[in-house]
Amino acid sequence: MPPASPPDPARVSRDADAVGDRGRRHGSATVTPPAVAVSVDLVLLTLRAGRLCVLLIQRARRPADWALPGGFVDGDEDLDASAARRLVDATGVTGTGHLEQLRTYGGQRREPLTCGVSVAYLALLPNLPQPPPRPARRPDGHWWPVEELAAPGGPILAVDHRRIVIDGVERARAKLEYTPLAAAFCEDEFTLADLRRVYEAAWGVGLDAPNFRRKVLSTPGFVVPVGRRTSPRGGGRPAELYRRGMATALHPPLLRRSV
Amino acid sequence: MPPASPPDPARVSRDADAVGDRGRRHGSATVTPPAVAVSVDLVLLTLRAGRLCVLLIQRARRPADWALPGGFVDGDEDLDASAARRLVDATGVTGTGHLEQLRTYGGQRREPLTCGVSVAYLALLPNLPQPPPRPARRPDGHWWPVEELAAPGGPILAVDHRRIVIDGVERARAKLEYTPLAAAFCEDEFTLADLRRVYEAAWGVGLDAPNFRRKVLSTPGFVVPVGRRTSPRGGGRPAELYRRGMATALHPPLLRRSV
DNA sequence: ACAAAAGTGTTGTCAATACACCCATGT
DNA sequence: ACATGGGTGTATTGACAACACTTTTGT
Repeated sequence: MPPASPPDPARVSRDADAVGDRGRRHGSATVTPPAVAVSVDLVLLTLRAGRLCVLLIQRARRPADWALPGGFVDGDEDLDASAARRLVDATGVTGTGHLEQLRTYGGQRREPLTCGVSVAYLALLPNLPQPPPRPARRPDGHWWPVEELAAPGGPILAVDHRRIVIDGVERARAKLEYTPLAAAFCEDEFTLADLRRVYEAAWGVGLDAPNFRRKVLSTPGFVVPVGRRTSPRGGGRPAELYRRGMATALHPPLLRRSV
Repeated sequence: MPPASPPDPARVSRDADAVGDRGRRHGSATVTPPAVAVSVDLVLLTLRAGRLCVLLIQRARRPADWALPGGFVDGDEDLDASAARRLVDATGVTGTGHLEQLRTYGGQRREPLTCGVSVAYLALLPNLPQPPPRPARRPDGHWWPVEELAAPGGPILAVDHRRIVIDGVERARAKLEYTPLAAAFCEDEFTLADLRRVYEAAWGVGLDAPNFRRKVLSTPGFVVPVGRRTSPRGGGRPAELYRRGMATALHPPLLRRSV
């Protein structure tokens, strides 16, 4: 973001207190702060058929109008807890994948109807038992390949959800470089080829299998061998199985070729 | 963040609509969403005397209670604009440095009095004309070296502001690796030694000057030479002056030694 | 049954690159 | 004293070749 965009001069130094108007609440004359609606939106990413996909929900009363799963945050609810709850609601699965806060969007840029701030979360999930469960009245959810969002004929997204998805995808692509989060896209046990295909799908590139193997195995805590092999499926040498290790960062990172 | 922490079962699927309760607003029976107070908090970082420092404000009625500058967001105000306004309020300078959103904190973890969500912003600034201007009634602001925050005798921070500062410092340290943002800590024109001292102060390490020079100059768009030199100050060969270039990322990055 | 072919995963080699460490020179 | 330029050894990486294990296909 470029440096401070020129602020509205009428607003500068409106507060006498540099701590902000929040400080007034400690005084004798308590003012009620402006309250706004806070919602949580989820960017759920997974790999399906070798393509990076995001879960979008088709709104009931708006044909061809797609939105991210999410909803309002309860007043006393923790943001992370709210996001975790919405994740279970939308997918029906629990205890798998990775969930982290992405960014908060808000202010004038949003549609008047949904004015307020939206705290976006990013989740990386293995290929779920599709389609996600549909309780009664639950709108239809579809996994959209992220490349199709920009293409003609793609879904029309609500409010600023397209921007949120773009940010989430870029965050995921970047995090693959310096964290072992690629394993969050895989099942509990996976092969190095599975892991490599995560990178290839997310980055849209081809990776050299031997080099990838060397890199992953030489990074302590990235993966740990299970000691078993895949049962041969359709031909080819059975691959060794791995689980994700305890590393939280990759040193040195697994960098993308050029950007 | 580990996978979805076990959500409150009583809450799961409380909504019949997977889009979330937000969807109800499009129906005939409009419910008022729970509204909470949204504030903006700023982590302002700069370099002073070779140390990375953060600006803290001493609250009026609470001795030894320090807080980040910030305040409530107006209902119709853009988050980024609000942060930019607070930045000018706190420092008195405009159009310099770098400002970006850091993360949003909220929910139960916050003090009851300041319940609600706080959108934290991170600013990287050159050494400002110190101390920051003090209009009447403005509480005293001090630049605290970030190492002293963890040391005994350091400031006692309000609410979760210590966590916010830690996150902001780590974000800044990480961003120095793969972006040219180190220049945001410098004046408009700077020497490569100035730039190197940014890295050394932020990371708490010593860097080899020749290697650093090679690395920076070989990264296109990191810095551009001005064509002048510093007037010799106190002995030593005058250094060439540079401005920051137009690059937005460093490829390959300038990695920290081990983490 | 047997052999050959094809598909997949694993191991090994080599060159190009990037980097840490050190020395030399100019002002 | 400090900025700048150059040199050398080591570690990492990219490209590619070779090998191992399995299924499929043909005779």
